[in-house]
Amino acid sequence: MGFLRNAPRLDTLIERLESADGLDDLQGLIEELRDEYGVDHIIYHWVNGAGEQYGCGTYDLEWVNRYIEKGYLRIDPVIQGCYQRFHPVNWKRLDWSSKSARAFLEDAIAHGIGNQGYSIPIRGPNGQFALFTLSHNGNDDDWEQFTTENRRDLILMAHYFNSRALEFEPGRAPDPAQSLSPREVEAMTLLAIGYNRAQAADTLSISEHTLRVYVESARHKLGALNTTHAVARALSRGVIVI
Amino acid sequence: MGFLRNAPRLDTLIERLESADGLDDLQGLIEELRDEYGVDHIIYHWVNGAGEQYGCGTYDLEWVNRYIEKGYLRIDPVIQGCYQRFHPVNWKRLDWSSKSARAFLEDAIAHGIGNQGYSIPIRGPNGQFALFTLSHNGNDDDWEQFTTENRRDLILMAHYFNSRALEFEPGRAPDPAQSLSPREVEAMTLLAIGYNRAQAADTLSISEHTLRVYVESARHKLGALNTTHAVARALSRGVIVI
DNA sequence: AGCGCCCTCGCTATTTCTGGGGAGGGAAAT
DNA sequence: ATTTCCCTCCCCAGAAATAGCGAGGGCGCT
Repeated sequence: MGFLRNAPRLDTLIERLESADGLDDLQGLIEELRDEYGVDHIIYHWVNGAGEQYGCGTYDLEWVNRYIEKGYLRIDPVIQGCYQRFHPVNWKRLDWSSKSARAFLEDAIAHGIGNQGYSIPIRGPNGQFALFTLSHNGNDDDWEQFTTENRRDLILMAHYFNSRALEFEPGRAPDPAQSLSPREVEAMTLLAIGYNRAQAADTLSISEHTLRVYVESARHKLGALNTTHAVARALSRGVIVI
Repeated sequence: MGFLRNAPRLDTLIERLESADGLDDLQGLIEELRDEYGVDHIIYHWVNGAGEQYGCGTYDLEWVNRYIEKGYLRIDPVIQGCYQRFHPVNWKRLDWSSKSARAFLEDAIAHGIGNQGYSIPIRGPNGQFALFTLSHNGNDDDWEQFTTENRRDLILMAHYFNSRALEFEPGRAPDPAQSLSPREVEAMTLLAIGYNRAQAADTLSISEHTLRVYVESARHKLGALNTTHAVARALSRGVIVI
């Protein structure tokens, strides 16, 4: 365990971030950042739609693989909690009451993850969701003080970091071929709020068949296997909002 | 037109933000902020999926009403551009090439909106999308310099501002939320990634009937009208993650 | 011991969705 | 001016989801 330090050179770091030229540079930067802050781990974790994940950070590869294999994404209270939050959160304030959450925590600590943590949720276009997390072994008071004092820097860092990561991420080309037409968005939205096809068609004052055409078209654009899948993808990509 | 000034007391403002006690306080704060920066307008603009909008800021009420009535939300290049962006953007860098965009710009300037602007997209939980915008009348170089020098403060301000606005927004109450059982979560997740009932049942190694029971149970707990609705709700409540 | 919830399984009937096939008019972009 | 979307409409047959009715064993809490 290291010693927590405040305020590394935010300017220099953002400068280096802006001149970074690939994901490898980001990995290097994150390690540097960890050393400057004196925390045990810093992780940038991109939580992608279909369960694909990308991250860089200082966790052991073993833990990262375990996390993916065990499907911890689905029970990790950090993910669950940050998904509902806007502001950064101290791990201590999350809900660890469920059995699976406690088991996860135990496993995480056994793999060298700190007992303290601070996670910043970040949201980007097309439903992107990412986390910028600092983790550490230490007592509650020190951690509380550290995160409070550095909150703003960390928010900015998370912001700039994500900004760069977005640029490097492949497949982020805003495909015009995949963007839904206004009518398609309306149709999908109505289905997402529980209307069946007849009701949705009625609401839009079009025939049920026409509505079906929109849904089918949207489904193909979204690469979805069925209507439910299409609605799920549209939601998680931020194409529709309910 | 005022004189651009840098760096008002960010600390004091964030402090006042944190002690704000309603939307009226936010409106007051935003006016204060405008005076401190010496810009013509500052606007916080919450853009909801269903077309509902909330905002506070220093635009004329006349312009705000005109904006809503004319449906400018759908053609405003600031909205369009920021929706696809993560980083704040200078209005000059947006796409003003379409005919409707130029007409909108003309109308906006005629209503006292500045020829310069800087907008910060903000995204929150459940697909929330908001803009924090500064607008001004002035020349390109001054504006460029002003926004560059204050970028970080503005990002933080937008962040904290939205954080408070989220709290004041009604209908954000976390309902008693009957929580889904583990099997129900698994079932809903599989449906959300495109499996049909048979495939999902097979994946979970249970009979299709049992899977149906889970889905029905989850549907009732979520107060959903059908499976698609249930998946949508589970997603937007963060009960499942895909 | 009883209550409630979770997990598992079966049956039938009705309604709804899915996946093909078409067709025409309009607006915008090349 | 041609192409390329977008919007709108129609038919059909098979697949899937929905809505009821059941059943029994297990686990935790009071």
